[in-house]
Amino acid sequence: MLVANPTGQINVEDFDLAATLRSGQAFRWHDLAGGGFVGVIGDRVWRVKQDGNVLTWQTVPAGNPAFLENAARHYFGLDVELKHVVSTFPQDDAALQAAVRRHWGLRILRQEPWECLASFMASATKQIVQIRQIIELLTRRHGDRLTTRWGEFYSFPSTATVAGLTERELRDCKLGFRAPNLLKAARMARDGVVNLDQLPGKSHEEALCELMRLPGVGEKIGNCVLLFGCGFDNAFPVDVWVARALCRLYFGGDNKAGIRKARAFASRHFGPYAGWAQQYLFCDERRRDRDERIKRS
DNA sequence: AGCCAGGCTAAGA
DNA sequence: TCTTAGCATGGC
Repeated sequence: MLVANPTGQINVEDFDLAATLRSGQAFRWHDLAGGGFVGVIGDRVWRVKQDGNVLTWQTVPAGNPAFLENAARHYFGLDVELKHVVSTFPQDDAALQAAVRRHWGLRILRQEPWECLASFMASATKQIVQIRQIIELLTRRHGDRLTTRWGEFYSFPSTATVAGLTERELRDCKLGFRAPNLLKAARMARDGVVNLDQLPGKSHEEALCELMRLPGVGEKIGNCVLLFGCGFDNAFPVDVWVARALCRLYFGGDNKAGIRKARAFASRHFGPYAGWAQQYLFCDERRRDRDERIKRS
């Protein structure tokens, strides 16, 4: 008979687990009946649930509780004071402030750089449901199996594992024209041609240039990796949603203002936690779109 | 049926 | 320096 894994608890403030995990930063957390979530961080399966100011967690396999609690704090961005982040935002920006209120507790996750890179390489011109499907196939076929009483899960395949696959095997994970790029990027990362672990020590500009040496990685994907996987809180990825929000809010609805202009503006306007501001705008623009659809139907 | 999706790249103005 | 077509594929 299975012995229940030890359960850990963390007191949290200004944190919304569901808003964070559903915000399109990470692609393989699953809802559990009862309000919790299950997903994989590194080589462990985590079950997490928030009740008010308490975050409860369990892992498979089990491990040193202090170490795991630290890992959770790091991953969920709990070592950042959200009120401080928000205090750095432009105070006269009513739209941003409203977005922050509507998604209060949403935090930037600290993911593994490689998983983050591969995930966002897969994201190019894909909808979030499709990205989840690609990642699911990639992990199920090429990751290590982790069996739990919540189901079977898979670790994310390493750079060496992906580098050893064929383009055909990657295409079979529905990667399409992204397959050869991911294969080359995995080989470059494995061989240290681009060292993902050294990115956090570099300047933002230097780290971005380094990532953009990888085929299939431009400014958008590069900044996603820096923000979600390397701790660059100021990295500001501009995708179609954020571009739409910026055009509407700051360029008088001019949808032709262009992504380049939007990037230049954002780097001046939002400050040291621009990436967090980006995530609030991203989520709020998508919420707005959903509301409009419902109203029309 | 047709449009668009958390883009990148090479080519041409 | 800025704009555009093409890239695979699936959801709506």
